Amino acid sequence: MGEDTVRRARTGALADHGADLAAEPSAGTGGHTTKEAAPPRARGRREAGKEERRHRIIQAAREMIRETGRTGLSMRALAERAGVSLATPYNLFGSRGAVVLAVLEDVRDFQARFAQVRNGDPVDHILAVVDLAVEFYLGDPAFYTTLWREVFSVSGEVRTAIYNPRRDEFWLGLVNDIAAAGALREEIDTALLLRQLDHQFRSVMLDWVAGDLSAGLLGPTIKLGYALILCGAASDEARERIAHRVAESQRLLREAGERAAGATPS
Amino acid sequence: MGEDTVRRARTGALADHGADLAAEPSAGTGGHTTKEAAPPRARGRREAGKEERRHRIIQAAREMIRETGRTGLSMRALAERAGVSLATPYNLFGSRGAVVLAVLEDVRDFQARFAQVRNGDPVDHILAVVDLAVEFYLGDPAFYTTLWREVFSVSGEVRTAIYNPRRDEFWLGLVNDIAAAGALREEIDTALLLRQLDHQFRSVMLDWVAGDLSAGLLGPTIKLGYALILCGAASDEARERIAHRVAESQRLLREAGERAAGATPS
DNA sequence: TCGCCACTTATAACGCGTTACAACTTTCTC
DNA sequence: GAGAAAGTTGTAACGCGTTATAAGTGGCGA
Repeated sequence: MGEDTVRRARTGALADHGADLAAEPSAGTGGHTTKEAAPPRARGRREAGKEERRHRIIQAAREMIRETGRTGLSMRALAERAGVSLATPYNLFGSRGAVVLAVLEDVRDFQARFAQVRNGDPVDHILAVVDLAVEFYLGDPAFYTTLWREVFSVSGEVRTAIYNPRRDEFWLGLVNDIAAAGALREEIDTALLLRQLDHQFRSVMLDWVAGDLSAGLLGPTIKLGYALILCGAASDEARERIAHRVAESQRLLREAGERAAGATPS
Repeated sequence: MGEDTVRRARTGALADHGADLAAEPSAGTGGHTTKEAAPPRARGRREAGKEERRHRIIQAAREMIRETGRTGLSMRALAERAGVSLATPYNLFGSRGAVVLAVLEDVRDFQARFAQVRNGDPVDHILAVVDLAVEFYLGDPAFYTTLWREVFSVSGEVRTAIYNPRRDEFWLGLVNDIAAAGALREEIDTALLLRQLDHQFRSVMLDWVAGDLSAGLLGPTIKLGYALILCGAASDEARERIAHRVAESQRLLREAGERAAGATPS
């Protein structure tokens, strides 16, 4: 039984595909997405050709996802649109899922925007960042719902690539700011706290992506969860302020819900 | 190919392994497999034959999922094992995803167990129920990780079928008990609170299913989230008690994490 | 009992993701 | 420039989920 048919020789390309992702034009941030194991000397015409092909494929995939939704992204159609052979996306990325992930990572330039947000109170700050992230996705909902739907449906490695160390560091910084301001109880572990916040964020996103949550409720729902969790970890001094944000989010959510319910009796 | 379309004589060991899970045959209800709500009059031999075929298919699917994981559940193999034609599962269920959902609904008998749990403090009560639910899944992890992985990867209607009104009612009762005991602030909307708890639960399950969270951390992680959120909604009188549960869950989580990290440096 | 009809069956087909492999073309090395 | 190395291309194939269709079968009403 030729069980060696797995033969992940090609998958090697999947490991080093991160190199070209960050090199996307719009990004500008130039962050390294994953491990950069590729030999740094190999800057020849051959490598450039590969990179250009990779870029064409990502570009074509992005366009096709935006135009037709997930169902439109067949590997044969993708290859044709990108002007490459059917085998080439597999050579360069390894699988369809890897291509989708590459598209997602290609457009992640939150960090630049996040840097703009400045706020006195660290709790207000993290909630403002949440708003910003939500705005980002709502800026192109057709694209991102499709993309995230794909992402959720693929194996775990894909999600771990999204929730990467760089991202963790950024958000952990925000939580640590809150702790440093004395707004959290002494015994609270900020890393564990962040994971709870992440769970909240991700699960609400899943609702949105699945169509169970309207765009208007996305931000308020996430912020209510954040406020509740933070309030649960708050010190005595900071609690009242955060509790106020809980009540505020709840009010927003109820109003938006009633408005939506009145508009679409779905 | 079809040389020996054996009818497989439905191995009498049918109820053996599944006994602990699905022992409850949902007798009186008449198996509401889908939203069909089978007309109560149509109890002919023809309908009985259909139901028996349905049962054979679900049973075969359950066995195959347990034995081989998701990859083993191909429609052709399923049809062969169930002793039906390839077209029959499509006639009876409609799609592969619908079969998987039917398997999931077939084994959901939490409620009976939940009724056993009695506890003085309503907060302790809901956390005990969480423990029970986690235990339920951990009782057959190979089966439930596969099943939930499938569920997460299918369209939204599947999840809404899981989070159904009956389930909501049950959990909302638990949350309302907490409110009735005066442990929550006046302004807290229990329905919204429940949704935040659900998000927590579901997202942690997703982690477990994806292999990002070990079995030992599943319960503590969920309970930490629950405790944090409840603490964030707690009234002044109840807060200290709940904050204590936060600290306790956090300690458990840290210890379990360190133990796991020491054992498997993965 | 007979004929209708609902349903299953067998089978072929479609497009899909993925893999394999023999050419062919381009780049690198000497 | 010659030859080696690398990579793409075209194409065939596999198993998959799903659909369509003709032929068969057995329950049910008359």
